Amino acid sequence: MRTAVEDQQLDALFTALSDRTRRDIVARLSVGDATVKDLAEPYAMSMQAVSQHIRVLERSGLISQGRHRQTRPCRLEPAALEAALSWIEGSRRTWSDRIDRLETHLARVQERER
Amino acid sequence: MRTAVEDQQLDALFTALSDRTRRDIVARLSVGDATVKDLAEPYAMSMQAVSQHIRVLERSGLISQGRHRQTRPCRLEPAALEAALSWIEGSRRTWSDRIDRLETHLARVQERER
DNA sequence: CGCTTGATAAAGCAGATGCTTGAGTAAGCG
DNA sequence: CGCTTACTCAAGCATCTGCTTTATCAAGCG
Repeated sequence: MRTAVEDQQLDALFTALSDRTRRDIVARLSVGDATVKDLAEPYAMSMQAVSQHIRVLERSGLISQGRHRQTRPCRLEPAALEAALSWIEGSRRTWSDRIDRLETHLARVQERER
Repeated sequence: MRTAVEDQQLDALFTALSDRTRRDIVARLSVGDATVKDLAEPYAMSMQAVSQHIRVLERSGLISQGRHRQTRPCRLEPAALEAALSWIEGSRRTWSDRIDRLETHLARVQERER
């Protein structure tokens, strides 16, 4: 069964991943934690813009933010990544099962024809 | 190295998956091909709206559309799904490598302390 | 205390997105 | 031939997005 909560979670997750800058940030956080300033540094855009990207990523559950002195270090939350992964794998599994059944069916037909 | 083309592909892919109706359509096509009318049937929205969702999915490479009499049967293209999957797995791999290194490091420290 | 640093909040704006309705078009059916 | 079916195209519209700029705030530094 599918719940509205799960749907909204997946909406937020895939929306978060649909932007190049945000995928970039996720990739960089997979290497190690970083502050907002660190994350903003490579881009032409303002730190405020990056801060808003971080907000989107946080709402999706992909990252979390802590506090250390004046900085807000960001950390990847790999559990959210797993949720996206398992939705995709769900569709893939159904599809390959269907192919398997099709192949089995074709094999049987060919068997009968011999 | 990352190319602009790959980035745009991933943009289109994750944008396509960020909508509940479109994920629904992908899930239904993983079970078997369907026409636009078939796909539109369960929803309150117009067939035109569903047709536009299909356009988004097609541009992302997730599905393709053929022609048979008056109908335009839609088919899942699992290769696109793989592209999304492998991006996510890339980040996951980096992250777990990092955890492995951290654990190795901690083990060495503890070794030395004994 | 004032000044800088790292960050968020809020308002504004151009452009994208998700629908709608109305008008076509191409294929099959009488 | 007209009528229906399955669908696309196009315009319009409300809402969402991705930025910007200005303002604010809390922590540390002299």
